[in-house]
Amino acid sequence: MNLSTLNPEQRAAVQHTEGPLLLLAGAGSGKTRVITCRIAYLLRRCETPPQAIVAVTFTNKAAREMKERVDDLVGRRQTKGMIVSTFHSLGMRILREDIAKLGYKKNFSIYGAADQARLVRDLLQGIGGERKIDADRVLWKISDAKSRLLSPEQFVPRSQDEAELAAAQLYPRYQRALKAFNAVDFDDILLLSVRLLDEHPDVLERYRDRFRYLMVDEYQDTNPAQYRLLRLLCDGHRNLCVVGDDDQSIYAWRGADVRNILDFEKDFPDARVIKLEQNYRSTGTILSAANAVIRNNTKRKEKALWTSGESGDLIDAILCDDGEDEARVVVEHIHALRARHELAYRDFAILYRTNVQSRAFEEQLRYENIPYVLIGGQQFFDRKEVKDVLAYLQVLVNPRDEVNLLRILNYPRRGIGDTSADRLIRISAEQEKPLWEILKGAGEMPELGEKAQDAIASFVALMERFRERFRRGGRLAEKCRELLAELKMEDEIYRNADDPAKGKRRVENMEEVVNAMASYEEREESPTLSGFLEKVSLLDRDTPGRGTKEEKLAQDAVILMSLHSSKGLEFPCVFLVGMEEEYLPHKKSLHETFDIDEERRLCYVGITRAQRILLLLGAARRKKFGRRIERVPSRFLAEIPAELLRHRKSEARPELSEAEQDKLAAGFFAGMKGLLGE
DNA sequence: CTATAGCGGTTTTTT
DNA sequence: ACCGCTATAG
Repeated sequence: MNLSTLNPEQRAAVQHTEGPLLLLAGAGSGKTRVITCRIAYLLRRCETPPQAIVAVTFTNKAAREMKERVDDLVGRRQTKGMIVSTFHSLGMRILREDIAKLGYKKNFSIYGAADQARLVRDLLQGIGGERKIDADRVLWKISDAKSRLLSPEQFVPRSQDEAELAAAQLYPRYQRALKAFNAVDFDDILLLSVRLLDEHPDVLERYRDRFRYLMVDEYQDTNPAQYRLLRLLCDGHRNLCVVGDDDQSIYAWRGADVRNILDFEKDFPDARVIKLEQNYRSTGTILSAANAVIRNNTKRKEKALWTSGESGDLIDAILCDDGEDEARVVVEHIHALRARHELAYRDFAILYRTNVQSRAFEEQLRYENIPYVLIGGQQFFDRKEVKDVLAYLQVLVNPRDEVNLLRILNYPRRGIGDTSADRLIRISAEQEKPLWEILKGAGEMPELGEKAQDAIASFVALMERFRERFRRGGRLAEKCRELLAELKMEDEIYRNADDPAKGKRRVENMEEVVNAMASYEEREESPTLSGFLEKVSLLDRDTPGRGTKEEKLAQDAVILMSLHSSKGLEFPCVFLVGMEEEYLPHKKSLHETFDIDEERRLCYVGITRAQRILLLLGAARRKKFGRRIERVPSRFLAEIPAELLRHRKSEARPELSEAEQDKLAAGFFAGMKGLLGE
């Protein structure tokens, strides 16, 4: 840690350790460096014990990277006990200790989107279902209320929207069901943490004593629940340092309230405010483009990003024929640029608005034998076969988890069909006992039919046997393997697969769960089944292949990710793909929320990820749902001054003459201003 | 209770 | 194009 390498503003931020601090940090202004230095400064110069420091980030990836960088600065030993985590991991830490005070049991389950949706769908059926209401929309309304800390009693429908009305009706039941199942959803992790600290001063006191220095990254993306959590934790010592940039606020859609950052000075009148405006990341050209785009947003704090560096290359804007062509062009450029600029694969990032866009690039990269890593897109843990395995484990940990219990009750098929399941649920409701308790006695329930009775009895026996086995300790992965073998999961998967090749993939996916568990077990000091499930639920799996040298080398890979997950990262060369209307800005923002500004910020985030080379790509047409659709270039392209761009079209389009190609390219890029007047 | 075919919705972003 | 859910028949 060498403070003399910092600019005056950065240094001031590092040295301001006591009292509230607002750090307005533009993209690429060395923000992470300041945060990590500040932590190192606290540890080294102020001799702050590591366990007194809490740094909260927005993603697991960011947390991991920050931790690593601090480790590099001060050494691993000095950071032991320091907390660098996401809000949700921090909440989990609080809940794990004391959730019993709120009437939940310690072995609670975490419900992700799919579990929540299933629950809401069931509840929707419970209330007179005149018409099919979209469970996801109801869920979204409930989630929105929870992120604003509204209790079921406080929730009042704000419109006559059917989802809104259904949400008002279902929110109380939903919350009651979760509690009965001893489960929490993502919003609860924050909401219950806040409630716990609110209602139990002794607990709050404990954390205030321990967490004496709080730091929050991406503060512009905090929602009211997160805000309240921070307020509770820092009241008293008020050592709160928040870092953010309103131009990079991209989570309003899930409840983030940019007022948190805009009103910080109101909340803390004695706050020190420091602006970081010098950019150390990108070339002048890239910065000019970014500034030109973001300038079109009206409600924002005026900022003047500048660089002392060179202006660099022009930005390539490439019109491609279609999606495959776009992927081909990107991969060709990776080959060429890698040679020309001596770049490694890891220096390239392909950024897109929606995760589905990754597929074409994956295919092309694989075809060309270029290593790549796909970030986000929780596709793996969302696969059916994976969720099935996890459901078993979840029920072993928390038998009250009814959503998962119902998922596995007749899978693999064991002769407990819908009729029996419905009866069991009814009995459970009548007797007000958990479903699992009913199952335990179902061996002797004449209303169930003999076959079902036997099936249930042996299911219960199996689960209890394995619960005991897991309790006894020993290798988790080994026991999990035994469980899957005993369930004959593999056979079941093959039986249900319409083609053996697909079945094989699914079996491999299932085995990957066991592998993930094994590697969790290896790296954790005291691994537990519930610990594993928690990691999986919070998507806090390690980046693949860390550790050995071969794995590190294997990590030299092109990176594919959504614009959202790219925030906070930087790459020498960035491909911003799908620069088309309805992708960026996204269709939904056009038709429903009208929040073009947030889409523009997203575009801004993408542009500012690039250090030296930036390419903007789009397709003239695309296959969608199997049919070809003509595409319109993104309005954001037209916001970039022409002198910063080098317009090109992808080569090799045999079905068009050169004149046609020219015409198409001209229409695509030059004529688009006319399209924007709508 | 299970197997199958047909239907409809899917595609925003993340913890 | 594809997946998962539902209705229907066995």
